[in-house]
Amino acid sequence: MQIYRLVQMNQLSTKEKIIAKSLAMFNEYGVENITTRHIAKELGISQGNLHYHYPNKNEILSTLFHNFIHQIKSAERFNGTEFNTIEMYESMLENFRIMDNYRLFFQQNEVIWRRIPEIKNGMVQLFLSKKNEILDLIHIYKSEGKFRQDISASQIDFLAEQFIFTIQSWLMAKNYHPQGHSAEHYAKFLFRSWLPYLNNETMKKWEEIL
Amino acid sequence: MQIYRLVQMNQLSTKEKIIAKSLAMFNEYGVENITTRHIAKELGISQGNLHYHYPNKNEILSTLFHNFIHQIKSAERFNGTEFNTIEMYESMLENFRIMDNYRLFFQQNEVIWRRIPEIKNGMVQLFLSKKNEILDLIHIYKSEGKFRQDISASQIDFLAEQFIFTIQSWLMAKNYHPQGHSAEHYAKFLFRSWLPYLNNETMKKWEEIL
DNA sequence: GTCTATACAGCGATAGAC
DNA sequence: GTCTATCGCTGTATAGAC
Repeated sequence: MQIYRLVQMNQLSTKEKIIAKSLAMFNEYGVENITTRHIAKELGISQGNLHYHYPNKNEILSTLFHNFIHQIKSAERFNGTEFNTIEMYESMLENFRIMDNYRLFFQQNEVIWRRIPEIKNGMVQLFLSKKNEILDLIHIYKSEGKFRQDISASQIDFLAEQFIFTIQSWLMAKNYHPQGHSAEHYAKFLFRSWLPYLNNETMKKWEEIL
Repeated sequence: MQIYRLVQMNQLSTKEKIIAKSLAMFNEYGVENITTRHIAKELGISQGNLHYHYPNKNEILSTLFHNFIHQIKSAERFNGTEFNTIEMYESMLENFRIMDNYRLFFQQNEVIWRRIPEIKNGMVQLFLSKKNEILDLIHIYKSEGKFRQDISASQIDFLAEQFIFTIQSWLMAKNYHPQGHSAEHYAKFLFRSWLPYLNNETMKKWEEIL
């Protein structure tokens, strides 16, 4: 389990402060509405100073994306061979919390991808590797006999696609439920999509966790 | 089945041309990047003329949203009592094609909602009514014994949530597959999510359509 | 590292002539 | 209905002093 250090804003360097404040403001008010003037003003520094650290707005966005990918990679738990139900759920939840922190990359992806096409490539890449992870996992569960026998192979492939679909889209769907739905809600949601594919015994066991 | 008339651009009034061109350009280049200047230039009219018809950019967006809602409402087919499998699939597909035409409201919703909060309310409202529709449909299928008996009631409710989730999010997920995936693909995708909840006989029948 | 000052382009929107 | 011209504002980015 990774430990996140809680750091006070005034302990950060100016460069780090810019990143932290940018993330918060982009998430809340939108990348297209937040200018380098806004960020500088909010931090009580000059715009010139901000541009000394980051020559332009895209450089800030690229740094944020780099940080996001780094955190996601650091949170990988599945070693390719074994993954019990609880571990799987907790790993999913951890990933969802990181995604929530960097939700601009999911809720504002069109805006960001148009500004920086490389970020789109990075996202596509990320989900390709996630899809392989999930296919491995399905393969393990299959060989352990946890799936129903009357489900066709193509339908099991569909399950993998649906899994990735949900991970990519939950922060978008969350927008339609302003208050109600947290990362926990969608982690359980993702989990639930597996249930009807499992055999009766496994399904009962999984349902307990929810 | 609704008939869409194919109309040449030069048969439209200036006011209609503005709407058609705006839709195309917003979809392709993003609402935040397309200005009234761009639209006017592309149409070969002056910016002043454009502002005569639509006093500001938001007025164009509101009109587009109004048109979208009108088309969706006109395409409603489910009468609340009967809906066979083929009808259901074709109705889904028709809805998906309309959504694809107006994809800005799904792929750029954060940008648009921040500009015009009423559009968010309209979207939330739309999906609330769609959710009720789907719950009615599930109720019918349930009473006809088409669902598996060993699936819990809460899991059936989950199916309804997942259904709405997919409708809201497929155009977002589509972004990750630039070439491959069409409205047809996601209509089938949506359809497939029902399969493991159905009893064996019904599942086989549904699977034929895919 | 941090500041002030400024250049320059592009935005939304309006006025007024035809 | 359509045009040209223009205002005021805000955006990114840079130069140069401390």
